[in-house]
Amino acid sequence: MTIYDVAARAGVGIATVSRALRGSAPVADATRAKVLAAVEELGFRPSHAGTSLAARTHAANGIVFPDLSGPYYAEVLLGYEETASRLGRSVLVLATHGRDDPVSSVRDLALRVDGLVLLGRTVPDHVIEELTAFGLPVVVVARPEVGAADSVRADGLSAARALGEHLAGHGVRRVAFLGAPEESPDVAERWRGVREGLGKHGIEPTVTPCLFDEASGTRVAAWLLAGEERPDALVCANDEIALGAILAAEEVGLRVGVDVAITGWDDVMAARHARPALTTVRQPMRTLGALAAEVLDQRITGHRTTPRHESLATDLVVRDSCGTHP
Amino acid sequence: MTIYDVAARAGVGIATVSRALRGSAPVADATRAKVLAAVEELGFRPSHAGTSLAARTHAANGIVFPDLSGPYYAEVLLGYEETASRLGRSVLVLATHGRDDPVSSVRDLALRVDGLVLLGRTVPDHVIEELTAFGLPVVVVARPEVGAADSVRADGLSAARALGEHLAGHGVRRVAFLGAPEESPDVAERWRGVREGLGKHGIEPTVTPCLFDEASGTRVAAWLLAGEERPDALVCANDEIALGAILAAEEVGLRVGVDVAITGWDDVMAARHARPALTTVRQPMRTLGALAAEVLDQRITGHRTTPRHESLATDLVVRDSCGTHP
DNA sequence: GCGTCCGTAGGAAGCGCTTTCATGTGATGA
DNA sequence: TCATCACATGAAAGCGCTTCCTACGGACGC
Repeated sequence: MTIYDVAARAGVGIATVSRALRGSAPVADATRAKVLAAVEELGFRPSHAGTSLAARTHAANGIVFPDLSGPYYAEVLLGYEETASRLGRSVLVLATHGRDDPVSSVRDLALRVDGLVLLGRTVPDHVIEELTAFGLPVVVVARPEVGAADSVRADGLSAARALGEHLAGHGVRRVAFLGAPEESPDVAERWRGVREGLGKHGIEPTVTPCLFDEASGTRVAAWLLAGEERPDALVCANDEIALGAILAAEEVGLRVGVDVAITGWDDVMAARHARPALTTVRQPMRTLGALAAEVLDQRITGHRTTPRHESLATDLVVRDSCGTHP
Repeated sequence: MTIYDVAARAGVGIATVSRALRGSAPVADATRAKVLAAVEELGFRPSHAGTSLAARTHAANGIVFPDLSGPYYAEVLLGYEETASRLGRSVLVLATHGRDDPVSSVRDLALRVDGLVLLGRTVPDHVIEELTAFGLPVVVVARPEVGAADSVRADGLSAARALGEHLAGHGVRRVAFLGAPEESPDVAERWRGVREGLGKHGIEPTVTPCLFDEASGTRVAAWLLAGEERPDALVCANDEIALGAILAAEEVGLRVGVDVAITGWDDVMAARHARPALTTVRQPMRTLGALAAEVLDQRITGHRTTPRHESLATDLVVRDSCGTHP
C-alpha cells in the first residue's frame, strides 16, 4: 500500500497525490477529491521512513531522563507527550540510568528526532554543545543553561526563602539541610534560599550530605537525631529523603511537627498522605514538560532562533510536619 | 556525512561499507579496518530513515498508556525502556488519555515501530486485531488476551483470596469492595478473589462502584461510613481509592485499623507512608514492563510465532490499615 | 598449464516519499 | 486569430541505505 497504489487508483501521478495530501502545492478540487477518495478506499497511510527520508524530518522529539522512577518524571513526561503530540510529533524516551554508555545512546537518539529535551544531569555539557552545534534543537530541563540550548526550570529560590522564614516562625533553632547542594544547581538553589530565609532570623543552618532516596533519608536523619546537638528541624532536598526522615524520627520516639520539624521538596503523592502530612514545595511538573515541548517546537519549526530560558514558579505547601498550625 | 563519504574515504564501494558495518556478508579484514577507520575519522552514523526505508525495519517499539499518571505506569515504562534498549530498540510512548482520537494515534504509531505494547483499555479489541492481522507484533499488558496478540499480566487472584482470608481473620463482618469490577477484568479478578477468600468464612462482601482516584475514594467511603449498615472493612480496588478512604475515615473520627479496616492494591509509595500504613498488594510493575519488551522482541525477531501469555505473581503486603498485628 | 570455484567487492536497483523541472491546457489580451 | 500566461499535472531525480547480481582474482585440482 504505497503512494503508487493511490496514484494508480485515482488515475493521477504520485506527485499529485503527495501534493494533495500535504497541501504543499495547489491541486484542483476535483483531483484532490479523487485522491482523497482513493486514499480512503485503500486505507493508505504514508510510510514514515519514506517521508522522513525525502523530507529530511522525523516528526519526532526525544526526551532523556536520568531515570524514570518517581512521580516527578512521570508527570514531566505526561506534560511533554501531550503537548508534543498536539504539535504533531511522536515522543521517543530514553532513560540513561543504569546504562553503560549514556552519551552514545543520546547521540543515537539525536539521529532519529528533530529535537531533544534533556532532564537534569543526563549527559555532560560538551555533548549538549556538540548536539546544538550540529544544528539539533535542544532544551534542557532542571539544569543550568548551557551553550545555545534553551532551558526550562522551576524556580525554587523564593519558595525556599519562604520555607526558611516559615520554619523560623515556628521557633526552630538548629536546622539541618539534608541533600547534596554541590551535586545539582537546583538543590544548591534550595539550600541557598532556605539559608537566606533562616538567616533573616539569625539562624544558621548546616548541610548534611545525603543521597536522594528514602533509605538515605532514614539513615542520615537517624544519625542526626541521635547526635549531641540534635537538630529541631530537618530540611530535606526532596520528599523521599523527608519521608525517610519521618520514619527515622518515629523510630527514636520523636514527634514530627512537635519535637522536630521535617520538610521535603516536590510534593509527591505520599507527601499528602504521610502522617503528619509533609510540608513541602510543589513544582509544576506537568507544565514543565509541556513548556519544554513548546519551546522545542519553536526551534524546530524555526519560529525562533535565539535561546529562550523559562523559569516557573513553585509553591510552598504548608502541612503539619513543620509544626502545628492553629 | 553519508555512506558515500565513508566509501570514498575508505576507497571502497558503499555496499562494502554497509556490509562491514552491519556484518551482513563477509568482508576482508583489511577492508573492514579501512572502513572502520574512515567511519571513525568522519564520525559517521548511518541515517536512521535511510536504514529504516531500505531494511524495512524501524528498530523501535511503541508503548501505549491510557495515561501516565501515577507510579504504576512510570515503573512499567522504566522496565520496558530498559529492556527494549538493551535489545537495541528505541521506545516511542503514547498516552491516549485526553486525546480526541486514540485509535488514529495508535495507528500512526504502529507505522513507525516494529512492535507495540498496549496497556489496559487504550483501544478497542478490533483495533488490536487489525494491527495483528496487518502483521504487527502486539503485546497487551493488564488486559485480557485478544486475538493473536501476546499478553502479560499480574495474577491477582491468589493475592486477593489471601487478602479476603486475612481480613476474615481480623474478624470483619461487613465488607465493602470499592471499585468497578465490570470495567476491568483485573479488577473483576480482585473482586472475585476477595469474595472467595471471605466466602470461606461465611462473609459475603458487597460492591460499591467507585472511580479509580483518590477523590472518588474519599467520597464513596464517606458515604458508606455514614450509612446505616456501616461496613467494618473497605477493600479498595487500588491504593488511590484506599488513601482517599483513609481520609474519609479520619474525617468522621473512625480509627483506621481499629474501627474500620481499609486495604488497597498496587503498593504505591504513598501506601507505605500513610498512617496507618496501608495493607495492599504489590505488583511487579517493572518486571511487567521488562517482560512485555522481551515477549515483543521474540515476535519481532521471529523467534516465536505462536502467542505467549504470561502471568506474574503478586504479593499481599500486610501493614496496619487492616487491623493491628501483634 | 588450464579450468573451476570460492572469497571478496562493486554496480545498480530498489525502499516510499518530496520536490524540481518541464509540459500541457484553457483562458486572457492584443 | 495568435501569442502569453497562470495553473495544474506528470516525469524524474534524488533522500541514504540494503542487498541482489555480477565480476574479478587467486588458489586449487587435474
